[in-house]
Amino acid sequence: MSSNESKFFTLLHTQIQYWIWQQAWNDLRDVQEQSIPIILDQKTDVIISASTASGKTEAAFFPILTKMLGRDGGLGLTVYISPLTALINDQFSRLTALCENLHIPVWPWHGGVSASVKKRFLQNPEGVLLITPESLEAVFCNHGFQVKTIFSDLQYLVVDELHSFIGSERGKQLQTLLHLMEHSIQRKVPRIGLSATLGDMNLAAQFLRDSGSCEIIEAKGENHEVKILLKGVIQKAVVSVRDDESGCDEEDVELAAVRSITSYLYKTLRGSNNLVFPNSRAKVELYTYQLSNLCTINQVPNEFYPHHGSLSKEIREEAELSLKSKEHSTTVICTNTLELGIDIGSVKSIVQIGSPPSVASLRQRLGRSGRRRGEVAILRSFTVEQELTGQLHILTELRVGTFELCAMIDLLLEGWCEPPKPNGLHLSTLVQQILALISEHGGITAPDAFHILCKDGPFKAIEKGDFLELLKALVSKKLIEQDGAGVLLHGEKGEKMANHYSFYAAFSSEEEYRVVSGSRTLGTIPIQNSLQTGDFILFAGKTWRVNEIDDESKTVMVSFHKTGRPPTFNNQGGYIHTTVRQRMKELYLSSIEPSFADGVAKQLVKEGRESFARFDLGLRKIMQKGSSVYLFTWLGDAANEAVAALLRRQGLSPYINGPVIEFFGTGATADDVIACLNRLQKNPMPDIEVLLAESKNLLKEKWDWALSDSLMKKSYASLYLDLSEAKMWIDNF
DNA sequence: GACCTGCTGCGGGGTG
Repeated sequence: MSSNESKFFTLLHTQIQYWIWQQAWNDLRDVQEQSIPIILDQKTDVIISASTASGKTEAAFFPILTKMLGRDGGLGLTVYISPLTALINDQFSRLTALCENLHIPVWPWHGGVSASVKKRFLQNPEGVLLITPESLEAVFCNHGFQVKTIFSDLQYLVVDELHSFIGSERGKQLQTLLHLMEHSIQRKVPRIGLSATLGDMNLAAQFLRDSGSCEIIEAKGENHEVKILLKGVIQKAVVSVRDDESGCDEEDVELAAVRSITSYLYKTLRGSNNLVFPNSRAKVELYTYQLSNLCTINQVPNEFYPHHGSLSKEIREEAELSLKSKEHSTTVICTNTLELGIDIGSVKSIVQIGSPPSVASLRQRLGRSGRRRGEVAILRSFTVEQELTGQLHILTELRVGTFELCAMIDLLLEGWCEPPKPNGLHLSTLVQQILALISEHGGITAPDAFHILCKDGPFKAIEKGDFLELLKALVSKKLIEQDGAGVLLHGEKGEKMANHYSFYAAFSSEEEYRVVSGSRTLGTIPIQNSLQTGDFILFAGKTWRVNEIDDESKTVMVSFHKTGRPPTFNNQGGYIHTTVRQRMKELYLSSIEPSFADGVAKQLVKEGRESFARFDLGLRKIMQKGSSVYLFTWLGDAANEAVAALLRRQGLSPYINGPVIEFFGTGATADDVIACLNRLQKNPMPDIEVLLAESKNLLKEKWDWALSDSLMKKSYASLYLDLSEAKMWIDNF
């Protein structure tokens, strides 16, 4: 380390300078250099934005540890919060290597850490605490009276993978926890967010703290060269007669498309490390099975492993270790489990089958490829469309999937991605936090709870009236009750729920069955899965027979069998942004061939444009085909849902199908829909509660069931309805 | 055609 190249190196503690020198690092990274004076100063919040494994942790901790070592009266405490336990384990090893010589204790704290370690930390809360939001919640609930002492010497709050928290229930919980730590000691503490280079940094800063100054440190020169290929695959039409020579049933038709993709992947990916994203756990199973089957048939060692959230830790680690190993090449077929910060090194290429859930997700995925100096990031994508014969849906004729994927790749290349939704009310998390405050303090008055959580806390959008309505609902659900002195306490049901360990997570989860083969746990599947003894399943890349289902221990016993198909997992979808739909429309209107498309994909684009022109969709927003009416808004899902809700209020029965709002079998004509839209232009906007009166399935978050009807609908609308976009579109219709 | 994340305290039994 030549310290003359660095302006701020000498500001670090000499022991840390020595440690850096020992590592034989040539220079400090740009973000590390920039962060030193700002973090040492302790005057503002900071966001450090750089890709995974680019030295963000060191950028934060070199100056943090320097400051702690230089303090009079002990080291004080730094709290590091991570969304993943795996990340805490990683960081524990890395930080311990650095902190051992500095005599700074590092404390890991999550569900897998022994109680004795936690106890020792509580006796002397000093050094660096590495913890999850859920475990921090547990500290507040179970050690409420000690909280003030624990955090009394708090110096810094560090949040890793900040972007993964923004816009969710868990993010709202995190904001509350940050606020509660500061509230307990009645002073502000510098917050440091570590984030991937995604989205809008000002939004991220506002999420980290709703007002105040925040320095943003962004890594420069991270734009690597990208190579992109789009391959089209045409799926044969379904033939109903099975023993017709070319005929096969629907499932075989789908399998034929999978086979055509796998044979290409087998030839292309073997011999290097890659990640394949087919968008669902069932597809992960299908592709892994087909690919490893090809290895068996060709008598070569298997290079293909599955990775998704339902697989056991052991099976996932097998895939991760294989990727990291230098002995042999590995391709992992995965869901977005491998989008997160787990260290798997750099891979040669990314395969995306079908359009990704979002551009942000595609960008994160592609960030895994070509990370070493001089390497190119490679994206191979596939679009599968049905053959153009017989009666087809209008969306098939428009090749909508192909255009969605092209639009997303286009936006990715421009550097755009979806901003997170920071304004969700997340009243579900407010319910959790009211119950948690009661645990922490042994009871709390309504005005105190309102001040801490709403007036001064992260639920500022909630006014007093709403808060009282919420408390009333919680009383009626027996979650809370009020004693003679007006203090809120847990109710009969609240007591039970707040004292169970499942209380600490802000998000909900289904009950699941363990899938076990002999003594080995393969993973879990959702409880509602209609699995029966004697079924044949495809799981963890292999096929099994279900021998026994034990409802008592929630276990599915399986053994090897030669066939099987993937079980059905839970379905929950992503939301397409308006910018993506607008870009799709532009692509339909354009005549430029996408340069990254192969011959078949170019043909699909041509067919889509021909249908678009035939239906005259450049000018027409509504069309009738037989007894069905189709409304094209080219808006995102949240705005389309608002348009549909408004039309439902007018007596129509709209059905949202991807980019189009359909009316079928209801007798409604295009003229009827137009008349309704004209009427809506003249009418004032109805209240959310009135608008959503007929809507179903609005319970999304963990505690939504405990809200009053009107608050539940407000909370839902804050996330899933874009009324202003919908209104603007209707006014311009 | 559809993701992911997380979890306490305590008692009982085994091992060093």
